[in-house]
Amino acid sequence: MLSGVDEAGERLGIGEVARRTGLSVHALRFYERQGLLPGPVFRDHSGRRVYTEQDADWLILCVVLRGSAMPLPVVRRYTELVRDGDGNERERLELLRGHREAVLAQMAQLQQSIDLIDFKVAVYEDLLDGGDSGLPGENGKYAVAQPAPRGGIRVRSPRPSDRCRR
Amino acid sequence: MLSGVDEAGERLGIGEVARRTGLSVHALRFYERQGLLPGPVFRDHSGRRVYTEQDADWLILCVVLRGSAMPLPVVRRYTELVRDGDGNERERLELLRGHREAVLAQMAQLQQSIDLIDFKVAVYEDLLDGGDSGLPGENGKYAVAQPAPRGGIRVRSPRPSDRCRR
DNA sequence: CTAGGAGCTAGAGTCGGCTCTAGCGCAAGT
DNA sequence: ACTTGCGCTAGAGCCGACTCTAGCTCCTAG
Repeated sequence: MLSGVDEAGERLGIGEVARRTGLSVHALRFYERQGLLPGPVFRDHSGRRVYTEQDADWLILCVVLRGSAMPLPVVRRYTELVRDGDGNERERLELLRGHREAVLAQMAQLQQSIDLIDFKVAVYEDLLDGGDSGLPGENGKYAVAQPAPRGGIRVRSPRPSDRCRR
Repeated sequence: MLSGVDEAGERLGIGEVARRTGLSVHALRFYERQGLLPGPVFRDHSGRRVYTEQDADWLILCVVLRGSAMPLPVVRRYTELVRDGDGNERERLELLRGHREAVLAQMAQLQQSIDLIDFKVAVYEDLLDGGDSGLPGENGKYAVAQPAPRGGIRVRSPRPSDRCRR
């Protein structure tokens, strides 16, 4: 058994790291091949990977970044910067800021989608409620705040004719 | 020229629909093959697609849903429900609510990522600022609100040792 | 009459990101 | 001695969602 509560920092088998990160063992080996770990992974006497807690923490970091769709090449780049040590903090910062923008853009998209869904849900709920539950036709209730068109694809604001059609 | 400002509802060529939706003409044909349009697309006398504004609106709807990673099979299912007409509103509602949950989950992920990035950005900004700009060591400034661990992967809260390492 | 531009089809190809397979090694438990 | 469990490698396969190609038709402008 690999893991024990001794000294400083546990030694983790690939299975345990998979458990901690939520990645499959396949994915862990794949990530390693892809250069997504800042240092080489240790091996035991018979060639098995032995991860440190730092490795696991780094991988969790990667998982979080991947969770916001940071492409593997970008994760790799960030990893390289970390691997190369001090002196490139400016570049790391730029990379992070760049991705931050990307994440905000994604959030805006999701919000747009939520707005649309909420609108549709309200329409169908009303429809299933009998349709005339005390509210006068199609009024403010369906006025979903469509975020300002800035940049992306314009989504026209919902029209009354949307109500029963789709 | 196809488009003209006459009668009710314009007739749109595939190129125009591509422009309006942000999809490529290839993607438009692909979507059609995939059954993502509630009705058949009209053709002109020589076999070219002629879209209505409703078609374009529907496609924009699809684009928004796809923008929140609704899988094509789900879009197709929704399309089928719409195509089949009245009587399945309950199912449409369930589909939409299901996807709403999925979108909220994505947002939580993105937020987690943003929190992490903001933390890192703060670390690097501070580091590049000379490091000792009037704030006492690693204090509240870096206490990033990591959302409660509920269900997903646990991300440990940032430790002081994170500061200079990665 | 010709050239350019938009569109058509069927089907192949691409890309990102894993995921799986085959065939093997080791070590501990029964 | 053998099974079970965990791990290894190289490389193939898969999946979703497009994207592109080849070879064709049509229409319009010059």
